[in-house]
Amino acid sequence: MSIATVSRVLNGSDKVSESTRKKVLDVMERSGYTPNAFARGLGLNTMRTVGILCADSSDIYLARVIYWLERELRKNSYASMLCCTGYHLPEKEKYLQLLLSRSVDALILAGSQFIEENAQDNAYLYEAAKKVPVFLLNGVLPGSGAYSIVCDDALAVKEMTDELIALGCRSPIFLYRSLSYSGKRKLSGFCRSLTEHGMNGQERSFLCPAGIPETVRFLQELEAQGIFFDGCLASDDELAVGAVKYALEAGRQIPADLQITGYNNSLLSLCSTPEITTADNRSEFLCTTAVSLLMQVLEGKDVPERTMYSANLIRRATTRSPK
Amino acid sequence: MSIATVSRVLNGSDKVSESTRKKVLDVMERSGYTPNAFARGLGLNTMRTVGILCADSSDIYLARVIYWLERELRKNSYASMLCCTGYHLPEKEKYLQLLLSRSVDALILAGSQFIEENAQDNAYLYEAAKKVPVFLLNGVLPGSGAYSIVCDDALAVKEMTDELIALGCRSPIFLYRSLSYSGKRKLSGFCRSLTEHGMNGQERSFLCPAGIPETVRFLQELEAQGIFFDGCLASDDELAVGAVKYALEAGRQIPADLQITGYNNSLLSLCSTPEITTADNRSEFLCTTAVSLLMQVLEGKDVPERTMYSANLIRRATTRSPK
DNA sequence: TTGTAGGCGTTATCAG
DNA sequence: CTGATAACGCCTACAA
Repeated sequence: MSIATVSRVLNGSDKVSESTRKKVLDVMERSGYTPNAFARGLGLNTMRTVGILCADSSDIYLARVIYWLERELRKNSYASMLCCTGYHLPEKEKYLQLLLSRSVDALILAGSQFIEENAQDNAYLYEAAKKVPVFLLNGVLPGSGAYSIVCDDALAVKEMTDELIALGCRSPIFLYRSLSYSGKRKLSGFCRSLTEHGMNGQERSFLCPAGIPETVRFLQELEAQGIFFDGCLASDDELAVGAVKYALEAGRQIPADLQITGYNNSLLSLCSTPEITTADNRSEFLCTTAVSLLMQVLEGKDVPERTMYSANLIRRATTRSPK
Repeated sequence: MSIATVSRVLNGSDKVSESTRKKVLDVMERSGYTPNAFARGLGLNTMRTVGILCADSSDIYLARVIYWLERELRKNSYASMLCCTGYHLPEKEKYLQLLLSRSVDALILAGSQFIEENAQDNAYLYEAAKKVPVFLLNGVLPGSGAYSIVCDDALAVKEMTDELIALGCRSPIFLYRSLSYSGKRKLSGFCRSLTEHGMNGQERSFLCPAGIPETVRFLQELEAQGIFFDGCLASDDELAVGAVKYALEAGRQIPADLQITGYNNSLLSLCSTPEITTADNRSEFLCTTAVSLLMQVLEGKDVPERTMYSANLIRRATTRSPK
């Protein structure tokens, strides 16, 4: 019963006789022995842990992403080290290093907040990708090195805008909250649709301050400035809730006077009355795909660096019924 | 420039001359050296990591708790290992072991789902508490061994019920979703208030199925059964949203015909129209307190095993104005 | 102030 | 199939 044998039993080696295996297991049981994870990590140079970075895990969308990521990773017997960076670059760099310094096997950056405008601000991501596999959820790093899985937000918003216009909307506006990677893509989808319909998307897109009351106020000001809109596409459900509240206060009928769409198909879109038409960007699919690709990468397989999938339009009560 | 010197520099020992410290730092920089976390862990027997267990990190309340926990832990240079257990005992046990097997320095069990009815089903928690400090957020383990920080939910619901009655509510009901530790406490607060006002709380408390449409339907059925209520206290904001939707559909005026309160002061309570009166159980306070106590425990200090704090009532539009 | 050497608890390699 | 032994990379006496 040497130390080596114990190790073999622990790792399910088949080169152990049934009798000694039993004996070892028995002693382990009796003595309450637990293998030391650090020593194990030292020898194997892995603790089967992946780092998850996100800007804010309390965000209703990111929270769901984290839920699915952790779940899928655990299924593959990987633990999840969570780290929230906030929205500022220095913290993002710092906490990415923090995770790296703990020798995680891979990094998953959840959310489109990790791609900076300025190319050289992304340098740390390329550096990280040299050390471990880096997965970007809803973000793409120009060039290569990291893997990305993104929802085709541009297409989704384009289709939603097209549909709104087909349903009689003459003057749509687009409300967004930041020009993150997916923010930009949503905006471009909106602009593409408006161009096709002979309108100028840029002029009808607005950066809206955060918060529901702020959104209400913002739309009131827009109205006061004489900017008319009978359709409001929002880049997330919370903004859409603000738009609904604006309509309620302004006495505008939904969807007769004003059609509204959100994005993410979060619980928020269901809490509003009327319930909000939104796009389901399928966080579960995003995460299961990401983790499945990650596992393949860790096994040394070759996987595509870019994966794109499409969102589903969820039609509810803030838009008119087709036909 | 021996290995020991490098170690000393890394650990900020004062027994290193400025010149060699510089030299070491310089070489580390140039060679891109990163200390091996596993080897470090092996020697020190810690990787400064705490395990966070929760039933479901996508739950809007728990997501916030996790956010604050991770943030506070990181401030103290601890990493967070997240693990979602779901609501079944076998998984809870299994994933707790999983975290333990990775030699986390402590465990935080977020949410009141971890205390089982049957005393011996909690045995694994006592076992865990023997190995590392265990912190229960919103849950108390009978006897001792683990630390708990709980919000006085009973008091909060008692006060909300008292207030509703003071505002003219004659027939309040209480809606809850499960009899978890905090579920029970909320229920007891409701019953206490009703008893004081000459009513029977048990008869006016209802276990409501999950989901907003389900809640609406449930209340419609209650009405159909002839159970009258002009006040609805819900054990969480989502249930309260369901109650609001029920009132809207039934054509009952809020708060004139029906007063409604939620719990948690989540974004959901703000998405509803009218905005929902709710109790803020201050997750930030809960988490900063928990982590601060945890740090003290890890430093070997003595801290109280039970901490209780009170919630804040947030008065909004689903209840009548005082006076 | 610096260097040497032993130990932390595994896994992997090699003999037996 | 099993046992001895050398890594793994860091920390920490202890020695210089």
